[in-house]
Amino acid sequence: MALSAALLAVAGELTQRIHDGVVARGFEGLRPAHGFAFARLAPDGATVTDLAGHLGVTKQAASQLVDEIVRKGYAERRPHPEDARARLVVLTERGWACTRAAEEAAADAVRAWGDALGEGEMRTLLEQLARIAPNGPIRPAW
Amino acid sequence: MALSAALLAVAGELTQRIHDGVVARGFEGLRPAHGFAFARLAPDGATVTDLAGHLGVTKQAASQLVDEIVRKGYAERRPHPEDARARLVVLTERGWACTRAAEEAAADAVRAWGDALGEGEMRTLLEQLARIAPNGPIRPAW
DNA sequence: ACGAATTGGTCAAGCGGCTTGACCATAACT
DNA sequence: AGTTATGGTCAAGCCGCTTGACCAATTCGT
Repeated sequence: MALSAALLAVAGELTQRIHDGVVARGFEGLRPAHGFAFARLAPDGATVTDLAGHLGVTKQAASQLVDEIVRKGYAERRPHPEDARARLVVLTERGWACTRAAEEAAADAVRAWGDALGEGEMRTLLEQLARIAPNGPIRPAW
Repeated sequence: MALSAALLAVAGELTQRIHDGVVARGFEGLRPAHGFAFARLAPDGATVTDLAGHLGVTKQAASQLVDEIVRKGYAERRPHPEDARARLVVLTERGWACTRAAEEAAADAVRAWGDALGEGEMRTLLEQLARIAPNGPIRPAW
């Protein structure tokens, strides 16, 4: 199996497992793409335009996505402290809980790999991936 | 950076680079999802239902996707040699050329990683990924 | 300081990929 | 042979995303 195919297969399965894990922990009505939005919102919140840039979609699409997660109680829009035009989208407590659930699910998947690789190889795998990973935003590509 | 994040970042960039490379080689009007279909059709062709199973979509969606790549000259429908109900979808010469272009683009991306990792680490990376890769079909998940 | 250009955001309409539901033709089971 | 299962298409509708237009607040240029 080619390196690129193996990588895509592993990534696809990881995405699926994270999604399943999030659902299993009681957070429904979310699609994998939302996870990338949560990851951007998690630290300190973000504006719609910023989110759009990171997701690689138009700001209208990002705004629509924000509507959805706001309606479902995962985030809320606040006035931006420094720019009256902008609105700062921040996670609610439920949004944080969902983010933690995703991290747990990801950790579970990684742990399963650890069983096949062992601790030392896991470290080298992380180290190698980190060295070839791009700096930019993580987009739900393909 | 977490292992899962690094993996998704690398996979996302790889997908993007393959797509860009395919476009740069003159094959337009295709989306990354088509690549997964091509990969399934490449060896000996496949039926619409089989394709649907591998892509994780309904057979109607798969049939529609086949319509599209047939219309664009990448594949054609033939009567199935063993089942009069079924139709065997096979790549045209242009479809094969596109598949080769995707493989070249993937090889280019992998080569770029080689510059950062060195040959030995590349081998261990491949070997480790292969050990944790799922056996099933490679789906365009997320 | 003032008007022009830029930027953040939303509203509206439309496209395209995918889904569910119904249906036909062939194959497989009993 | 008759029933059930399978491969495929047609039709309608949903939903995420795009383009286009527009408003409000900020920043730039002179």
